[in-house]
Amino acid sequence: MSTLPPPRVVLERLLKHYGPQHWWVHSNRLEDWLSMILIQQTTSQNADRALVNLRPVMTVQQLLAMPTKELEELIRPAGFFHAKTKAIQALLNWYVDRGGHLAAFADRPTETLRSELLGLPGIGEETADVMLMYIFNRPLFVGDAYARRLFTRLGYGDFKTYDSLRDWLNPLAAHVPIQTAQDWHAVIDEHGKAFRREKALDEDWLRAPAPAASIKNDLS
DNA sequence: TGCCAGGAAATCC
DNA sequence: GGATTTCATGGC
Repeated sequence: MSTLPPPRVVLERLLKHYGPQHWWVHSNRLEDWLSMILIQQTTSQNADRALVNLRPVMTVQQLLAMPTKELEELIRPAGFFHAKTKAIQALLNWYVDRGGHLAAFADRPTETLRSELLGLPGIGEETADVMLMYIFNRPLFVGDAYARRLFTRLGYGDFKTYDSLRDWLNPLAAHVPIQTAQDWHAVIDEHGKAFRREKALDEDWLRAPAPAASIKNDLS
């Protein structure tokens, strides 16, 4: 059995191969934020249909003023529309209660924000972490299904739960630039989609032992 | 046609 | 803790 490279090297290789992804950095931050709920367990195509429906009312005030039934009809094409409508309403109410502008969250600890997000309906660990990274600019590691399958395939362990992988790699991600942490998540998912598309996608270049210099850096 | 997609939550043991 | 089931839409 050959020596696997440090996980950081795998992430660097993925980033170099797929390049920066610029996920969730559109012109409208509110759209991005809502998309993180709309995308849950559906395709980006279905999420976009709902997003198009929402564009005419894409302000916090208009969305909160809308009757639930009407909002549900706009969200319907994204699937799970009852749950997603409730989640969006709860998220926006939480946001308004905390001041109604992102600057109000700047000095709050990441773990505090995370537990508050997890307390909202429809926001689990993955969605909370994605929001923390792309809305609140906190570097961390997303232990989603693509990431768990990847590191399990490569032979680093058997990562069955979200926390098993997050606990292992979050200390690593917490100390890299925010954009790097964001790109790590994005390229892992891009690679996962490529793996699903193309049968027998080669991954030996990810498993290859790290150059000596890289290992030395890791220990210094 | 059945399966699944950038999950979460309730329920089971 | 970990495994199962439900929630819903649309594309292949």
